[in-house]
Amino acid sequence: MPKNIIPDSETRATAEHAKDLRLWLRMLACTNLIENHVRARLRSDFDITLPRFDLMSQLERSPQGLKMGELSKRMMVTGGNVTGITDQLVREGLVVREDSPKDRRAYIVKLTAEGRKSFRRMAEAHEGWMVALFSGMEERQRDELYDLLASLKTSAAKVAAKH
Amino acid sequence: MPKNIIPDSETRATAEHAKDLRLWLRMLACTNLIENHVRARLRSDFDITLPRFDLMSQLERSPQGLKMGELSKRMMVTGGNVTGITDQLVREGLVVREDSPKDRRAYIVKLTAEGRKSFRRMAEAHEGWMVALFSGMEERQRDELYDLLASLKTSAAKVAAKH
DNA sequence: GAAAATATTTCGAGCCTTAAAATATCAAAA
DNA sequence: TTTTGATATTTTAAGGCTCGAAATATTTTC
Repeated sequence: MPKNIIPDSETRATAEHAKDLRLWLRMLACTNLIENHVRARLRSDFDITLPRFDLMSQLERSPQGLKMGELSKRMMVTGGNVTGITDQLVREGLVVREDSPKDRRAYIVKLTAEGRKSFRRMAEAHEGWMVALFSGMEERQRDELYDLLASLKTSAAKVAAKH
Repeated sequence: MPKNIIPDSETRATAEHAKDLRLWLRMLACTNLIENHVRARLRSDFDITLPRFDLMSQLERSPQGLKMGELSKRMMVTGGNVTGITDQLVREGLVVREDSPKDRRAYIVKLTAEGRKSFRRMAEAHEGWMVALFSGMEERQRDELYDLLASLKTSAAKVAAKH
């Protein structure tokens, strides 16, 4: 085996770097593929946007309702943003703002009965899309992916937190 | 082992469905974490947006330049969109529109010397961010993730193509 | 040539996003 | 109790990305 096919340390480092980049680009491509599919189907089948769906999904997980600020934190968007999205859902009758009995500055946002019903239908469809999208992978692979993503999340969160 | 801890087929199906959903939500969380980090740093360090960076990155891979329509296809966005992003990059002197000698309807978009220089600096930083973000994973894990994502991409693309 | 297809741009509209200013209220210290 | 500083939310202003449809210009095809 000739010596010159063994990469020097700089070449090796660059190759490793490029690998991380490729990994990210592939991951981004996958996510965009799925996310765009979901957006398109939410719009065509239910005439709703992903942010609105996400907000409703947060509320479904918290039947006691959430304050605007809590929604903002969980959805990782600014408060003004939540105001806008909530306004629309209120207009459509899917969500209500109730005055907080504890704090008169705050609202508590809840799903209406119609909102709950509507969300359930959407969530069911959404879950079905996911099953279809992942169906080409074996269960073992999906489990493995799930675990690796946990590791990635930890790793990335540590770095992202700094800046 | 009591019989009743063996889930019936419906319960099992539902559990499997929920797993796919959780997998997706975790993947989305990871991607958003990283993507937001990248957007923020591109803005704070280089005063550029991700779509603009992406367009430049396409051009760097194609030194002979690309037509607007090719950019549109590769970036998976509409033509009108590419027009807007290109306009801004032209204004900043990072990119030029040249008339195509073959087809007078078409432009060929290329990086300027300054655009190339600027992109190289950004790409280097970008790669560094990736190395950092993935550094908490072992190399074996990153390789495994890379392979699993290939499988996912195939699976999802097949489904997404239908609609 | 006329008709159909292609490459882009323009226009209108919607949404998300942020940052900063304005309100209102709460909570704690003086 | 009054003041002061923090908190919860909305409003406002501006910027960007995005799409889809209509408008232009040009090429290709029949």
